[in-house]
Amino acid sequence: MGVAERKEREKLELKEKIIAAATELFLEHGIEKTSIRMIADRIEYSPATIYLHFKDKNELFYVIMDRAFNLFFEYFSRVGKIEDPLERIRELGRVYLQFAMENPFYYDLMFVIRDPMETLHDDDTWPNGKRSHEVLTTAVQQCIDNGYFEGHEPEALSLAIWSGVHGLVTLKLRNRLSMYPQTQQEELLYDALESFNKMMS
Amino acid sequence: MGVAERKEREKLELKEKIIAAATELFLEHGIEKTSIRMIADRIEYSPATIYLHFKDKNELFYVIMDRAFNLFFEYFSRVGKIEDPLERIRELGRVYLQFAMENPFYYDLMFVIRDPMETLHDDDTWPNGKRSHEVLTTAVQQCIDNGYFEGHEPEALSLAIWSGVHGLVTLKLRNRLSMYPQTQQEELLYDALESFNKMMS
DNA sequence: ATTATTTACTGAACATCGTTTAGTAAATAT
DNA sequence: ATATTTACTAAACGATGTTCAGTAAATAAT
Repeated sequence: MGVAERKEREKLELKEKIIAAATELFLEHGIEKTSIRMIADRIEYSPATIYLHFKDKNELFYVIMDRAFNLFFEYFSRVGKIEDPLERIRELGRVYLQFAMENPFYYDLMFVIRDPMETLHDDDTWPNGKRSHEVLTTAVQQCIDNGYFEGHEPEALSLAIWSGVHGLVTLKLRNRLSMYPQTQQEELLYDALESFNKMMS
Repeated sequence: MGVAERKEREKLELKEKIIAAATELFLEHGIEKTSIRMIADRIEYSPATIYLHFKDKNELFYVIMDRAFNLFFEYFSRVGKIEDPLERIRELGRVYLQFAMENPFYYDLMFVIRDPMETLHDDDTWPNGKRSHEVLTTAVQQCIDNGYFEGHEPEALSLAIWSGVHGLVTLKLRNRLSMYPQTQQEELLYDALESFNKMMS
């Protein structure tokens, strides 16, 4: 009989509705201002229903983080085909910055906000974080194989490069660039990135 | 008559007690878990009293941020006397990282957390942020004057350097390095910084 | 010395939050 | 027709930041 199957399907559909509503609200207002009650209101269920599908708020937002990484990797895929690994690294940086500027709330969720990370146990590795990082370490290793970056440890160097763009993004997102006029901040980020790119030579 | 003066003094003393208690709790638990009621409890006043001295929670934590910058500049002062501007920049990075590792909650408040920044109006510049940044831009400008960093814009380059260390710190503080074992993360940060320093040559 | 005013402070409330639990009504199975 | 499982919710709990009416004490004015 198909009853069990239909029920299973309906359950998944509701779960998807919750995720969709949460994502919408999250993209409109950011995580801090998105409450369980708001999500419940939007799908016209009671708040308690959400807890039948997710252990807590962190778990729900961890799922949204996972989906955000899909979009993130789409951005990255535009770059993967660049042959020269050094040029690939530079372009990765530009695309990374572009993703962050176009999807600031996603970026916040993926790389800044504390809460969803608490879903992971202390020694769990964070799969999407690892995967993103590996795109970079691969390129760095190829550079080293080609004779670039002599005397650099690949892991330390990869982290340094990642941190460079991540730092730019978070200073902007968390409003720490008020010594520059609003209108010039984003352009300055790209200039800083090019300065950074120029240093890698 | 000294009555007004004494009252003024007592008012300031209470304000200091609030700041002290808030700072203690903040350093113990971080900002998210420090509530107005906890602060009031610790100084044995009612929560409403705190609002006689501070407009809201953001204003109180903005004051603590200001004080944290004093400690920050003490760290920096150990470095100011280095003659060679390039070596000074490298050492600034090390000290910056050290400050962040030794005072993670202060760092969070100063450079990551959104709330206290909302005390500033939209086009206000953030005095301590500006001052810190200028320590770096000065050194960068001196490098350029000495013929280093040819073809770099000083402001863009300064921001790139700042972002490099800031990125390292925030990836660590916000738990985005779980692809590396806890025990090795801090060492890796220093390795990445040295990789970064090596690139500036 | 008595009265008026200012000051310092608080209790209680408001609206919100994440989360849990007891209970209900409907769908399904027997 | 009855029993059981499922899907869902109302209401509550203990928090949160913040506001406001009211009180009691200190000070000033008469």
